[in-house]
Amino acid sequence: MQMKNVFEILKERGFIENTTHKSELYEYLNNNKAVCYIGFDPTAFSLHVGSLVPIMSLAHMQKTGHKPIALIGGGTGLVGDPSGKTEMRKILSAETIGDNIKGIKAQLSKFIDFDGNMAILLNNADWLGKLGYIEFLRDIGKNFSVNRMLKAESYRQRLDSEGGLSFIEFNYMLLQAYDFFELFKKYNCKIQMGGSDQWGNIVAGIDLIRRKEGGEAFGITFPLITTSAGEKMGKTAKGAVWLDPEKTSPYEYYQFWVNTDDRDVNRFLMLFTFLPTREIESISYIKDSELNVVKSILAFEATSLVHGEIEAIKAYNASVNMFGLRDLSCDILPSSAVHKGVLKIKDESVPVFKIEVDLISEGIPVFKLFYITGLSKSGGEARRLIKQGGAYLNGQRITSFDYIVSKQDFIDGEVMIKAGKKRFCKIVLKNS
RNA sequence: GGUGGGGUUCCCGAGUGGUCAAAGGGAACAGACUGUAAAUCUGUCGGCAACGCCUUCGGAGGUUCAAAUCCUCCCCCCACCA
Repeated sequence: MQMKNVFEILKERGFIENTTHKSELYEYLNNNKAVCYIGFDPTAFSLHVGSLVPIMSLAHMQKTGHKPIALIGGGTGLVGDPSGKTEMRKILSAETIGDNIKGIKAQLSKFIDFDGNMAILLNNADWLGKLGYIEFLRDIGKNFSVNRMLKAESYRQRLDSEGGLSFIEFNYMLLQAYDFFELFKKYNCKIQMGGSDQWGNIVAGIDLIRRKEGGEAFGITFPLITTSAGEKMGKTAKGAVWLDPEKTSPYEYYQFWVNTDDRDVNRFLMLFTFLPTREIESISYIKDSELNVVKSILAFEATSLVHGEIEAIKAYNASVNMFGLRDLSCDILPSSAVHKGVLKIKDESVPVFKIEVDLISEGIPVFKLFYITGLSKSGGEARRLIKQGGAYLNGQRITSFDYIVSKQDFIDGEVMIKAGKKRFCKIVLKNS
């Protein structure tokens, strides 16, 4: 295994914020096939962009010959992690969590190969559910000092806040520590990774392993990825950017990445694609409007990882169609499949809305059209849009909101409407 | 359990009988400028086929010509005390 140490890869790609026992960890990764784990909260059916850093780091681990464990918090999800939260979470029902686990599993499988013995997917409900309260307190609880727990950053924030910290949440640290301990015993898992808000929980696990087993274990935390605009990664005004195509279509997903802030492009290429470090470094000279090409490759790669290459190509083509083609020089990030694949598929993933023929024969005011296609949330919003000059019909700016759209406006059975510069929708006639 | 303070439109937060669809800020949306970037400036920002009508201020009742504002009961949150 004369591969580059995964620690170096993660480090140079910007995945590492902090680690415990840095040199021992490095050595360990050099000389062993390590087992490492990250926990995922089953709070939603789909993961979102915010979970990509942990997912990618597990994928890097696997690529370098280590064995990742993705631990889904089916048990801890019943409790709720207070770390990094300003308010108490809603407590989820067991069925919801069960459904969510299925969805998350499918998404993780796109990044990590769970076949064979290359990686493991576990649910901590399998062991947490069996714990007896008294036993747990005696075996595990006695190893924790409340004094120390109260000093943990994740609790302190909540203790100072108005909402306070409930007892159920206070226990979260013990459960996560116990997870690590369990995985250490069963799978010889010695590394836990997680967001920087997980530091306290990870260290608690390492301590527990040392106290109970005299074992050595390590922790790695990721930096909190924020955009240069200072916002949390993956949160847009419309909500989170999901990995599930039903919640965030591949086209929207692609657009999310294309709209990356200039200052974030290189950092994101490192974190969210597998393109070689050297190639990414070699394009750092690209600036200003030239960066748009790089952004489209970033978007293509990121979309391709989650939705597959075909969907990525469709999204790419749809974007080219809307915003124009850019010169894709093969010198830029040559490893990207975008250089090979784009021309093969003509299909586009433009949002399409099918409209009843009757509605059109009768004629329909344009502003209604914006409303029923979802480009505007209400009729009023559509009117405003038109009044402000942000609405287009077949490329022409619409000047009056009660213009009646009829068959004459359809060219080859379709009409393109556009709201602002970026949102658009193709309307086709149903059963025609 | 007691006492006090609160719950306002996406978020924060003014408003304590009519002039309130409700100040201000943030977010968002549109326009200008641009590069599908950032910053900036301008406008918009409950719903409705719309100079009018309808629905909102924790919930349910009530007083009044008139209620986010006053009264009663209830729910939830916070602080201090127990």
